[in-house]
Amino acid sequence: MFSKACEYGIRAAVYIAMQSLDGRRVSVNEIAEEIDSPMAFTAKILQQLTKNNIIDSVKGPTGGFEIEREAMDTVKLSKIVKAIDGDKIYVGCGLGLKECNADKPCPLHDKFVDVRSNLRTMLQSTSLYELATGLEVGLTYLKR
Amino acid sequence: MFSKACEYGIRAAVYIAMQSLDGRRVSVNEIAEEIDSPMAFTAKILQQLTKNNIIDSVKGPTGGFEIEREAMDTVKLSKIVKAIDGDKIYVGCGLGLKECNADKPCPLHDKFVDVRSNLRTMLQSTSLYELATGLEVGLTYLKR
DNA sequence: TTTAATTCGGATAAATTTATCCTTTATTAA
DNA sequence: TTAATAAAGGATAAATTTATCCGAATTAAA
Ligand code: FES
Ligand code: FES
Repeated sequence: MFSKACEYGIRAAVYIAMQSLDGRRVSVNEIAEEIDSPMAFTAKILQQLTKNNIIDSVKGPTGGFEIEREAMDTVKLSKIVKAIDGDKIYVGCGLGLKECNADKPCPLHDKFVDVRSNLRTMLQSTSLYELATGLEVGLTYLKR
Repeated sequence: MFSKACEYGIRAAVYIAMQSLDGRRVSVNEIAEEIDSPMAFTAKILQQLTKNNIIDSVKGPTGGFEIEREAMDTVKLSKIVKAIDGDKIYVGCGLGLKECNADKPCPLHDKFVDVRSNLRTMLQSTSLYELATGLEVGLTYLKR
């Protein structure tokens, strides 16, 4: 569904959000450990998220990553997915035609559009905040 | 969503089904042209579909690929997707945890399960036959 | 002002997916 | 029986994704 990079990106963002709720700023090192992801690769993904204004980064000692309380509501999963995987998942044809086009649809078009918009709606309506709180309460997990 | 191999596989299967409805057996060459896919790669995928008893192949002159009328109803998209991409899309965790597990769910679990089962239902209920007929009537396209 | 901690950025490597090429096998038709 | 045609199978190459490494830039604290 999502690329590895995107999976790591979402997990990292959720972890950062959770820690920011506690007023803690976290390092790549800690993030990679807590979400069980390759550290250097995760660092690259965090750079992308930073450039896209999804998370904030601070250099130097005591530096790390954080996200403002307000942004946790504003940032929906769709923004993260778009920043990392692009919008192919939102607009692409399920059978790989150049573009999805209702005027010259592929055989799966009608049915695929349904599934795809279901996914899109889910991603657009899910905020980092709600994902982070479930984590904080101990109901959900970022690694196993 | 699906791998390139899977996209080609579905397009090929739909094309073969459509031609089989007309009693025609088709070659890899023709298939690759008609669905606009790399021929040698498509041949590999057709081998997989054949091994999984999704389509039938006949060697030698006048040989090629075909699919029985009955199988067009029996074979759902889910079978093709499973044969090529495996079942990760049906059972995997959306955030990439080792397995999806409701007892120790990732933060996205509840929402993701919804989307995933929506997709699964769609694939399990869509037969090759219905996709092929839309094509035959000229309502849908396999290339553009 | 120096040192250490941290992100940033570029280069490179490993793994996987996508794609090609060529030989073998089966089968039809001349 | 031979020649031609088409799928099967194996080896390899190209492209993309995933992952690692290292030096540069930034900054807090000693
Ligand atoms: S044309 Fe294929 S999904 Fe719309
Ligand atoms: S645990 Fe992640 S989707 Fe079920």
